[in-house]
Amino acid sequence: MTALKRIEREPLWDLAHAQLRDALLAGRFAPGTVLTLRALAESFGTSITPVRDAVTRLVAQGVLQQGPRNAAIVPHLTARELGDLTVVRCALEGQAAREAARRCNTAGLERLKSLLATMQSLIAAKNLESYLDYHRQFHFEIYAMSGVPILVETIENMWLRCGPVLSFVIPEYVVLLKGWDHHTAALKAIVAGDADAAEREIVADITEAADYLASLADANGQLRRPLREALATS
Amino acid sequence: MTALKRIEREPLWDLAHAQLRDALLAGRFAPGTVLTLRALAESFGTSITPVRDAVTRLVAQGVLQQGPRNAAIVPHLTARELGDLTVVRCALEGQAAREAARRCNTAGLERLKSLLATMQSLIAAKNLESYLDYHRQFHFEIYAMSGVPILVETIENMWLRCGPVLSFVIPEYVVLLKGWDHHTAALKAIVAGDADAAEREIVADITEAADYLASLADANGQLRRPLREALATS
DNA sequence: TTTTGGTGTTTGTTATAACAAACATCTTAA
DNA sequence: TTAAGATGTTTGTTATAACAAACACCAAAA
Repeated sequence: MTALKRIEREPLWDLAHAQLRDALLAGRFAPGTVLTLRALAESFGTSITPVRDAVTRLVAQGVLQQGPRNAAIVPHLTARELGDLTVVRCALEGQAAREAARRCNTAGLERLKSLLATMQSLIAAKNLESYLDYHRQFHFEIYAMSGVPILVETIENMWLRCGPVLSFVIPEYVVLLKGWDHHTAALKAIVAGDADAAEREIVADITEAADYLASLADANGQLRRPLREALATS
Repeated sequence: MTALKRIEREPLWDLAHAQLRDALLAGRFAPGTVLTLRALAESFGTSITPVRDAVTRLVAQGVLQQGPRNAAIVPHLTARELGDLTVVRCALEGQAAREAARRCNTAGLERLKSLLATMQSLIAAKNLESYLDYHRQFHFEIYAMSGVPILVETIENMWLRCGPVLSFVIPEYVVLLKGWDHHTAALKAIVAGDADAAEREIVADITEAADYLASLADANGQLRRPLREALATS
């Protein structure tokens, strides 16, 4: 009788965490900004307790850095740090692709083919926003196929640390540098069960994108958005 | 004039975090135990606010699992999960060893030689407690040599997730299975700048220890301490 | 002009109280 | 005897107030 019992009592700090995370990923906070607990609480319409939990969690994940007086600051990603992240990502995502090539299943392969087709049509339509979303889904469909949850979780953390930089890719890069070609090659390697090729293609995809992003760095090693107006905090 | 200004005002939640972390690593909490905020607060002599911060951070790091009602429970590591962790560790620590072989410096190499000598003498003295400590230092001295902070940080997180299982190795294993031989071989590979050999030795060290631990699993895949009385919660 | 001292504000930290959901226990009716 | 309901306890969640350190700003003395 209590079929509609679904309370969905999600805690406020969980909502705050998700919203903060998305805002960070979308680059809605300028790098270097100190996130004040009281200011965030006001913008969320809650007390500081839930936002404190959310910020604590984000700092523990490495998504936010902690400043001098334990203040949470949104990190600027230097070219050096992007290179470090690329090393870790290649190790993790390369291994995940390798495992995926061994344990691939037909259902997952169908999803990958579908995602790849969607990505190609979005490229043709020059719809970058949606493309980045499906691009993320494509990668993580592969990683989920590895069957190693901790690996997927750790890779997600690295993507979070890359933060808004992932959205810096401009359509010209995606179209001209044949970046998606590694995606089709990776999928082909996975269906063939070729772990070496799968790893090689994923690593190439990551490093080529990272090299492109590194070329955007200024003299101080700061990475900035290429064109496209940068939205302020909100 | 204010030379002795060092206040060392470390927050309470930082102390609670460190103590909880060490207790988890030492296996002082039985797997499956639900950590109650009020009970922890009483044991620390503080209010629940600092321990809540500490627990939130540990859950975000993946060191603690969150139970049904957002309760923090200390995870039991199954043989399956240990295998997953081993895959991730091999990818990360293998890459770190590879980088260390490229960027090795004389100061670090001296520290590694010293640590290795200490480890061998501790093995001879059958002092397992101290050995495990120096064993940890030896590994992370290599990883720090990679010069990739994010890589080191991620590896630390994996070691935390392995939790108390790392202390399950018994002296017989360390002495008989020549486990430390991989350590000398890894150091030799690093001084020679042989990245392939360094990765191979570190991976072998990890997988051999993991295989030994997996042999301790019961029919349910639960990993338990071999002999040695298991200390209760406190 | 520069430096020193004070004052008010900002901000993270901690304790405490109140709340609601979940669990446990016991009573009562069929 | 068993099942259903009431009740008290446990426990995470949230708001609020108070505290202390750090910062910002300004005034006064050298």
